[in-house]
Amino acid sequence: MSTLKEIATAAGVSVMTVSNVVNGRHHKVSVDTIDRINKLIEEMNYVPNASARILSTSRSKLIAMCINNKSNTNVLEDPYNSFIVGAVSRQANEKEYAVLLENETEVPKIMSQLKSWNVAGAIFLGFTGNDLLTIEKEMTVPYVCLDCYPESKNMVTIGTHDYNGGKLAGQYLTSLGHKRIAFASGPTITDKNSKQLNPLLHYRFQGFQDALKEEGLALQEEYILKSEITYDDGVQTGSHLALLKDVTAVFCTADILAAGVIEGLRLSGKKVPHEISVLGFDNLPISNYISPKLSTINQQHTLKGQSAVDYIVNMIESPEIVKPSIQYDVNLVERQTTLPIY
Amino acid sequence: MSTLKEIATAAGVSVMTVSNVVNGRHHKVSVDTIDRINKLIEEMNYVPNASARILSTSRSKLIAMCINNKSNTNVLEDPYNSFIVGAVSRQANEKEYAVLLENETEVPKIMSQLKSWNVAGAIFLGFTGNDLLTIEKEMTVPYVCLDCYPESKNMVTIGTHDYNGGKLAGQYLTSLGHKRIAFASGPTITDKNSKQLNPLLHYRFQGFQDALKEEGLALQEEYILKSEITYDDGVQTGSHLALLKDVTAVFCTADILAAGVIEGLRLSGKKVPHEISVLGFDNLPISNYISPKLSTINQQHTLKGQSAVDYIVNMIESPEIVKPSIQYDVNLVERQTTLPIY
DNA sequence: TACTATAATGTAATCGTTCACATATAGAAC
DNA sequence: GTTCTATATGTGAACGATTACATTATAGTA
Repeated sequence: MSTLKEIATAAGVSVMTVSNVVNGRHHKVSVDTIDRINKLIEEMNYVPNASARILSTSRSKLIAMCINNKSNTNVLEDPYNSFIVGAVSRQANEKEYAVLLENETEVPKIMSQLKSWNVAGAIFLGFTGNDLLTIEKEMTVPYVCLDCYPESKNMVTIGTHDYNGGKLAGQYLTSLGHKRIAFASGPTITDKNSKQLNPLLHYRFQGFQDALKEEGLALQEEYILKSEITYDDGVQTGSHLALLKDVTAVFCTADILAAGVIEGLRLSGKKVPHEISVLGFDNLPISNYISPKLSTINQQHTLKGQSAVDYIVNMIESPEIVKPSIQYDVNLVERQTTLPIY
Repeated sequence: MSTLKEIATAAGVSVMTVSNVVNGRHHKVSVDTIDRINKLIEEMNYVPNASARILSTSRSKLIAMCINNKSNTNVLEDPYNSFIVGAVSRQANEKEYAVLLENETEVPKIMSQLKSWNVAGAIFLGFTGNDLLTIEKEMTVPYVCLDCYPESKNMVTIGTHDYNGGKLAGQYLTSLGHKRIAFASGPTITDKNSKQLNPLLHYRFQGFQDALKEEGLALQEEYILKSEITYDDGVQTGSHLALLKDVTAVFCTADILAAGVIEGLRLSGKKVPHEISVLGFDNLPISNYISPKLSTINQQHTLKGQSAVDYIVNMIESPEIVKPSIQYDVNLVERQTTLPIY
């Protein structure tokens, strides 16, 4: 609650001297003045006023964390999002930045908020299409896009090599000897009539399909099962899948979907993994909690959140060092839901 | 990027007139001036500068969300926390407040941050003991404590009726005919030597114990199984539990623990629910995702997050209306892991 | 002694907004 | 034609910091 001025009066010096001490410009102040002022700062419980600093310098130690919330739901119920936000928050704290958690539904409103709060940088999670265009056009401070598609050459993006992930999934399942493999996913950008198109899933699909092709296998139309990415829809998909007699494996583009699919299969009397193998994507905790434990494609959630902050801070503090966009690679986590065909 | 002054110059009026329009003091400005200014605001993409407002009024539209992070981990990996934070964020957005996500490990640092950013109010999640004392002493703006113990008469707390929850658990399991019921939990405040004491769990334990007492049953020492609240520790506890031949039911003070316990029991060849009933606490998504689906005590996560914001906003904007602390009641969600004993 | 370099401290404007008050203009009332 | 009131608008200080520059004091050099 106390101000520079109050400290200054108490110390019998000018505000400038106190400011110099607070900001560590020690060569400008004599040692005993520094001591005296530091004691007073401690005693009087002085904390610099962020607003005043921002106003005067138009620099802030604030990073906005913006999550795509078109659906206007509790986005943090999605463990993927909360992992990222948690990692961002920790790393920001580490780097002495504060985090503004943005939850507006519309991008223009997000833009206004960022302006209003004078954020030093922003992280965008899961934005696509026109929203990305707006972001690119309107942003005037450093920002990085996490899991955003389509990537533009002019923005820094951090993501997962989704195509590789899909391919790895395909390669793995075919390497186990599977020939008739189904694909369970949310709506990808090839689906004309769905609202919530998801480019990430599209790339996973492409990679997966290419892997099959390379093995001389074709992905049949009726083996492509699309729904929303939820547990309940997964259960539905699983039941449906049980009717497709020939299928011996299924690749699900999200762990939560895979968990549902397994349950749906179980309800229909199909044994996982002995009758059908299930492979997920994400490696979220859920994959460890279900039984049998889910084999899945791991992606670097924590690393993505962390480096988003590192990138932002770098862009703010050392704009001369230009770091390129990055796509983290994936790896296979073999657990209990996948088996060779014989 | 444009300022009041720029709008004022463009409109040929003083900043005050523009300010009046921006702040909806319409009776003070003529209608055509309002129109002209509004057009310019739109065209010039004017957004009020939050820092300047805060500095000038020392009022902010900022709520700090502070999560106890003594352990210095990714607190949002815990779905309970992220549910709350997500609900808080949504509701704050609804009420036109911004959310500062606080992730400092030490309470004094949190206090400094809140001062520095001039927050209008704060929500504290999961703080206990000395930390709460510090919070109570240092806070100068409205705040509410979520799931914090011990409650002080002078602070507004929002929580779950944990005692009732424990009691309901005990009553339910005994009503099913169970007599030898185990209790699996994290360290409660009766455990002298653990670092991470959790008063919430203590109350659940008390309620549970009292329910058994009322049925003339005693909770035996060796039926009290304490570990950390994690899936893996749950698995351990489950294996251990399988060795206690007589036990026919177990109450776990958290869903994640229950999920592990079920897996541990399964690994040891014990069938849930036919050989042993398992009851959880929280009703997090995980309880729906495991198989068999977990019976559990439901608590109002979303409501808690929402009303925390409502309380704060009320305290900020209508301090004359004093609302009392609140404890939300719990209810039983019967799924598949509990069965009558015969 | 005068002159200059360096260290220590101070001054005043500024950032964008709000606040409390002041002013201007018009029409109504006397 | 004064006085009054209401409506519309303007003025200048303040919020708490920073910035660029100015001042003073002290010591060192020619």
